[in-house]
Amino acid sequence: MADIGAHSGGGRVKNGHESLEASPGMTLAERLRQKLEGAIAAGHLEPGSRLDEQEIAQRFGVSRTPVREAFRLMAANNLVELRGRQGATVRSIKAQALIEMFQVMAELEGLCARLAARRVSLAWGAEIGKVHQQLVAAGETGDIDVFYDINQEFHEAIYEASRNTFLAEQTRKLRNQVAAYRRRVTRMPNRIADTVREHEAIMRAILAHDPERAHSAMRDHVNLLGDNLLDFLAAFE
Amino acid sequence: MADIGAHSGGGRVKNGHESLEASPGMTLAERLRQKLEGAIAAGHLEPGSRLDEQEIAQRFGVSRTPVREAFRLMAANNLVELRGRQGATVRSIKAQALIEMFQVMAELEGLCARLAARRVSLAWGAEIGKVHQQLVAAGETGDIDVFYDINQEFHEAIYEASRNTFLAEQTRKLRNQVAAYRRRVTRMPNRIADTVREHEAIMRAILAHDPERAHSAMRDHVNLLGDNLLDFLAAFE
DNA sequence: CGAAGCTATTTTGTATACATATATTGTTAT
DNA sequence: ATAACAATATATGTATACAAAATAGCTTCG
Repeated sequence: MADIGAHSGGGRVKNGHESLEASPGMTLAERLRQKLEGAIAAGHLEPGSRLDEQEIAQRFGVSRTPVREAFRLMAANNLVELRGRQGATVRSIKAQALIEMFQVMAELEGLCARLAARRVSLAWGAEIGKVHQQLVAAGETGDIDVFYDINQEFHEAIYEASRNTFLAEQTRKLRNQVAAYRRRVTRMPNRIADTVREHEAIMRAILAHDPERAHSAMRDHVNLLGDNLLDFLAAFE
Repeated sequence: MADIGAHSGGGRVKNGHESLEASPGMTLAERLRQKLEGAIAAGHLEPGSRLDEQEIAQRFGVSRTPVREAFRLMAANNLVELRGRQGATVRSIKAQALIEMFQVMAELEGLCARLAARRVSLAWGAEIGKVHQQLVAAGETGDIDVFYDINQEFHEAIYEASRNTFLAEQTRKLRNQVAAYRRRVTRMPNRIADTVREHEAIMRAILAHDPERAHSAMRDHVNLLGDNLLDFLAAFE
């Protein structure tokens, strides 16, 4: 089985249990959720793979109870599938579902961009500009993981700039759902250069307070990414 | 406290426990979820009210375990709020949040309508037309509860016609979240007549395969409802 | 040789018991 | 009288034990 949290600096401790990072005031179930969601988003847990209550409980040195509760919480975010009396599995998304999800995501991110263009303040404009500069720099060095993270920050900045916390949360969730698949596509040939160019168009529209252009630029950006992702998957399956 | 399921024909049985309807193959947690979500949507559980694990467990004659799991599952649909170690409450939506949610809902339902206009088949067109006829009839008799239900069916038909199951599910969930608030607004003065008129515009655009007109008609419809709802709330708070 | 049916094992679902954190109440001191 | 603190009570979180269902493996029959 995939080694959960293998990347997060020495998760395993001497007693054989993986640590849940001392997080006072947080329940075990919540800490487990964070750990497991991270592992899913990072791709350490294969989509479709079964989540064994006992195994996970033993791995983290807790009882089944908080593990089960964590599963229920993750079902909230559509990251795991609960089939009654048949256990929990990491949600695996078929190509058809990905198409559908990107269609929705394009609309939601497009709305974020539209609202951001209408509402963005000078401070936020500067923030977005700064993140974009970092992205350009990361694109030049070619460090894909750094690029991926800053790309995320760019979108996050636009979510915030929309000043619609519900929309921001909804879009974030959707983004997390497809994260495991998205990450793979960053490595495609011209993806980095394209992304930088598309982001620039989005940013310019927002800073120019042009809602419709921001909307369509973001929509196109997300749709292009979706197309790339589907091409990528088609090549493997 | 509100009597959960008081409307669903004799929920209480002689042993003092409320029945969970024999649903073989379904877990208690799942049955509890359905019951409680129904009670929330119907407005029998006041938004903001605390959900007491013990009380609910006793009421249905089960242990706390499935009750807790049901709470976690409901958090998935944003119907309850879980504050760590401080219990679960029926999610109460502030006016500001309602504005934000309707903004998203208008976009999603608009997308449904747009896709429906592009993809609707003759059979589905007939179905939508039939539902609309029922709505007109219900509007004339003035039975508000029937009208509310058929209204729901009309929108549901459009979700299906979009042929995007993910979008349909997402929109449905959002609709459920605001259901407890929506229901109240149906009783406003001209709401029924307005709704019929707006639906007609939407339907015509869909049957004419005019995606943009369908989109904007639906968007306007949802936004008008949102405005009405906010007016209504403003009058009380 | 394959399929159907039964038994055994494993795993999920539920109940109960215990630990711990939060809320409440009452007391005391300023 | 009010504010701060301490003791109690209550509710949530977690662990363990038990029940029931699903899966796997085996036997038997066609």
